[in-house]
Amino acid sequence: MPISAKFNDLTASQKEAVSHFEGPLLVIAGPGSGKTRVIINRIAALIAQGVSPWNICAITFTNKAAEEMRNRVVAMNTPAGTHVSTFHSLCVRVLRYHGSHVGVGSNFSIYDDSEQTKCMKEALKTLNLDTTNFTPGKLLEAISLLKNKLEYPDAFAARASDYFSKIVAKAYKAYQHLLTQNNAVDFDDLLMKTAVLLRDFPAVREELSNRYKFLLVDEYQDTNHAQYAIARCIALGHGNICVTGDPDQSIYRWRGADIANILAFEKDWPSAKVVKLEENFRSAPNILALADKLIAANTSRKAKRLIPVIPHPGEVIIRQYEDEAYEADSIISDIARLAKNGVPYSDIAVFYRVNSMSRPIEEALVRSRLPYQVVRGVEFYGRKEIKDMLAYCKLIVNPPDDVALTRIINSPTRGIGDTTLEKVAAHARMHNLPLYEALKQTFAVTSLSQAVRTKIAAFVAMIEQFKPLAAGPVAPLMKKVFEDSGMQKSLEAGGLEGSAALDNVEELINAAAIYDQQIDNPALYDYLQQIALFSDTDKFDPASGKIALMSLHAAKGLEFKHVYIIGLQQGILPHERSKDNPDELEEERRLLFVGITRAKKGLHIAYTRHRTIRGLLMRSIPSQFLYELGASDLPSRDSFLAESSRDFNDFRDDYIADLPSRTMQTPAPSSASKKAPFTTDELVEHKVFGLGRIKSYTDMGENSIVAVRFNSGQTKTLMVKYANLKKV
DNA sequence: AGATTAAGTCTTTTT
DNA sequence: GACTTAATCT
Repeated sequence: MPISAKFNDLTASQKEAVSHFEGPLLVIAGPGSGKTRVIINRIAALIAQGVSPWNICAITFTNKAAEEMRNRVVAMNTPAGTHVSTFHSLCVRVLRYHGSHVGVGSNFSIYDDSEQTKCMKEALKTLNLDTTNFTPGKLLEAISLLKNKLEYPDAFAARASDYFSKIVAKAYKAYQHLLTQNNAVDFDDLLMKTAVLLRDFPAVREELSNRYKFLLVDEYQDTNHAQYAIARCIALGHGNICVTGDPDQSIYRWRGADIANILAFEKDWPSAKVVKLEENFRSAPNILALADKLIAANTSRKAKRLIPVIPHPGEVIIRQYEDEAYEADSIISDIARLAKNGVPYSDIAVFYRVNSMSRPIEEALVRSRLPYQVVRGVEFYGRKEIKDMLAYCKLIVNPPDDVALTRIINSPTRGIGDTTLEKVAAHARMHNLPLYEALKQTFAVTSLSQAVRTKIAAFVAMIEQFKPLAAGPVAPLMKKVFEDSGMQKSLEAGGLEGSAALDNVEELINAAAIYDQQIDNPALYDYLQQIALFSDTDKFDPASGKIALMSLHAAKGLEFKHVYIIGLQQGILPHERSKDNPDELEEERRLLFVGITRAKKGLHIAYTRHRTIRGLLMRSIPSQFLYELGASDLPSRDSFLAESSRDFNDFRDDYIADLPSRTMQTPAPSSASKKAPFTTDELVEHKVFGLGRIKSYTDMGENSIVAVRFNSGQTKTLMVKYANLKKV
């Protein structure tokens, strides 16, 4: 009954996407096109057609999106049973039952970034490699890409020819060996092992294919090869695969996302039907025009329309400020203006390219006493006290987890130091035992004193005493761990810092209590595997009544009435590490496109004349994207800069009285601005950097920039009007 | 063993 | 500037 009612609210193309039940379907959905609604309606429609909810599997990009979708499916009075989760969560489930085929025990630990690094360091130690040139992080990055491509260590070793690849191959093999010993997987393993499992074990593939007769994958433009392979394997038997996405919103290339997956969907599934959702129900027409103008600058792109549905123009402001403090103060006073006009705080968001940029904004918000929430990657789960608690828990359910054990064996301190641990580790290596097993055999390690043996025995006894509780509810066990381990005591003695840590652990235990209530058979291993995939992004609460601060990446999939995007300057957006690579530059542009298209009514883009980066005050070069944004209701490029500086001066006068201690920097005279453009390879001289050759010249009027490779070896990007380059 | 201090490293985005 | 590691002191 409610299903057909909803149908009437849909546009023609939305209906088409909802009611094409059988076979492959590609939904190219622009921003604000009601894509999520289409997916929900599609699930409801499938069920109305007689499909069992148990046979439907919807994949979302984040846990948050999954949770929201589950709620919305329920809200449509749809019978329960539809599986909605991320790829990673689905993989956890699959590996729990079938992991033994690919060397994964059911109680496996999931390693996060820092645990991966620890593991890699350990692996490198056994290899005796000189790692001065290859940090664990660099190696892990390379390995991550290999795993995304489903390449196993031996296969890669066979084709590794250059020096770096050979090192990577060795590290990969040792690292993977260590993970297996610890019965642990990293994020990429979850995907790779599942993909390999489905590829090489037809029985498992069939089981999954029979279970999930209808597969939906959202944000398909950001799937990597492993995810692509998993989806394909599940759908191969029946062809009922519906993917939705927008190539213009692909922003996870650095994580292995392959935009080719969505571009090649029609080739993979020749019978695929394609539906385009080009109408935008979210943003004001002038905001959309701006977004369209920007994304048009991407050359490797199929043109797509953004058709505004909302008739009323919104407010678009692009403005320059002196530095990040003025930027923040101005934005906050603008927010205060909105609030005075009745705009709820939860309708307002501030986006930035890197998380560290939240700080000046936060400081200004605190000064103004405005409520806000910062959405950040893994802040909570990265805290020491939380990691310690989870390490205890991991060790309880998965004793071979040496990484967890070494983390907590002496935290809080219990007199088992590095020397002792090394002796036990030597014994473990000799007999090929996990560390925890070796701890039980201290009688065999003659070099240990009796006092130390007693301490170790007490530790082992404590862990053993926790084990029987792991099959029950999680919260009581955590509480017991917290008390018996001595963590609580040590934090209570830790002053202010300790009391903050106490609060965090309390929050963790509360979350566990909620889990205990929600799940029929709560178990520690299940809880641990679930929260390993959580991030703080999942904690964003749109109904909190607070201003939201987040990175542009975290903004994906969200919408706000008023959006502020800060730091539109070269080196930040586009980011320093992306601006020299054309593909990465296009992704930066898509990132800004995502940010702009989050805004419904108001869009405020800010950049500064100067900005403190890593403690150094730097002169900022306006982002090249600002020039690409030239929408019709904006001033032209030249007047645009003149006008924005006039705005700034008015603004500055107001603030100078308030902030007398801030020193103002006046720009250098722009005498060089009319200089003829430079040509590539031209020899120039700079006052500080000396002689160099022009690498590139970008014409941006009086703000033109050059990249110069100096004889010192370093390459600098400079603004022509400030650099005072002399032609030689 | 453990705490404190000094020096050194690295700085994007996140499941 | 934030964080990790190494060196030194208690």
